Amino acid sequence: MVGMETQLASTPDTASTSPAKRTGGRSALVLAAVRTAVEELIKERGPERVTVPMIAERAGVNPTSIYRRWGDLPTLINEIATYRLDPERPLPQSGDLRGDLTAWAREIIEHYSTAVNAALLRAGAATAGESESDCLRNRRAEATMFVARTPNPPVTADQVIDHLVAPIIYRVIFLPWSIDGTTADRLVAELFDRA
Amino acid sequence: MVGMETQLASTPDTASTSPAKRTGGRSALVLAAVRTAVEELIKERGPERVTVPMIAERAGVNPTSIYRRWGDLPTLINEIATYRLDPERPLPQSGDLRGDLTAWAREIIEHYSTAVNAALLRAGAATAGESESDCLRNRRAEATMFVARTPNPPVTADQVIDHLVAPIIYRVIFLPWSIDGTTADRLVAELFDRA
DNA sequence: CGCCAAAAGCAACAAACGTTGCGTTACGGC
DNA sequence: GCCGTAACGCAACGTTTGTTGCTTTTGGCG
Repeated sequence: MVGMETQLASTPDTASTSPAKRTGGRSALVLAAVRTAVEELIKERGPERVTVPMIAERAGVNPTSIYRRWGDLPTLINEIATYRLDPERPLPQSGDLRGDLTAWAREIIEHYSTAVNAALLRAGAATAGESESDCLRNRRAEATMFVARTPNPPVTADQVIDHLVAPIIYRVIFLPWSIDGTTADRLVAELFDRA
Repeated sequence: MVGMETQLASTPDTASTSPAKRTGGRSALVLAAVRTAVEELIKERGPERVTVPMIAERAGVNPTSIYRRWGDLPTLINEIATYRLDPERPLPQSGDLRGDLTAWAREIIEHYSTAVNAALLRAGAATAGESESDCLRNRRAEATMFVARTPNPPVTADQVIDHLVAPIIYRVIFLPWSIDGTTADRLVAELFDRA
């Protein structure tokens, strides 16, 4: 009984090939527009004061499209936050652990010095408990890598997390004004030399 | 011209005495009910999925009362988060800086080990940028105090923040499972001894 | 005890939100 | 180019949210 085309848009007959997702052209445009809209709005109003219709209007897109694609505002924000971080950028690799970590820390601080990224980090913090989308996990992996490739590492990966990443993230979230050009170097110095 | 009692609830004639705030009885009950409702809901559903009407119903209170008192959901959550922390509890005071800091760190970890407090912290993080209600500021004050009352402090208040408070808060928010009974001692040790 | 006004309740309302069904566009594959 | 259908747009709808004017309760104080 293949008749009665109920067209429920599920389980296509050629199930094995591919669902034939659509990634180019218009979809991509919508995606980009929504992303920038979210970033702008989150920067302007803070993550708590943004709504889906707002984003839709700013992006020149119908709210329905957003609801259908993401379903949820936290989901959407999380997706954007995680995406924005790590486009597989090259990491510092001078052979000197301390130098690498300093450069790396500067990079992170630089990244979060923009209002958008800081706001996205805060938004991510709010949903960190429930969804697995921890946007900081990559940092942990990077720290582990830095330490692992050093012969006799004077610090552990955990120490890098605790005394370099954690202070930076903490200050970005709660004390943004307290970060300046010397922060990265100071933290690295305290990590290695002890004050 | 004291006449024409327009009664706009502003600038009472006896401006100097007091606006005659009302703190006892019913108000206090509502406050308590709302607080526990927020805590329960935030624990159950995560900070992003809580709404004012929800809280009102759970608390057995009219939504209007909440809107009038706090005006805003972020405001309300923030208020609760900051309140919950420090009811002027006594701080460790053994005379030994290291011992005091250890006890203090253990206290903080203990506090955030409950789901409610962790969730409230995350909620606070989301709104940290905009409103001044930084629920961590008390911690900063306490750290400063600890250091200030020690004759020749081997660490600065900033170092306590960066290497003791920050790692704890960071882990509570992003890596809650990574905290155990040894964390406080380890961090203090790393702060003082260097690994 | 009795007054005054702060704070809570109530009810009705406008606005915003999110869902659903259906028509239209246009990507991807042939 | 042509077709099938994924993804978007549109419009209508029910629900939820937040506001406002008013009444009722009741805490604080003489």
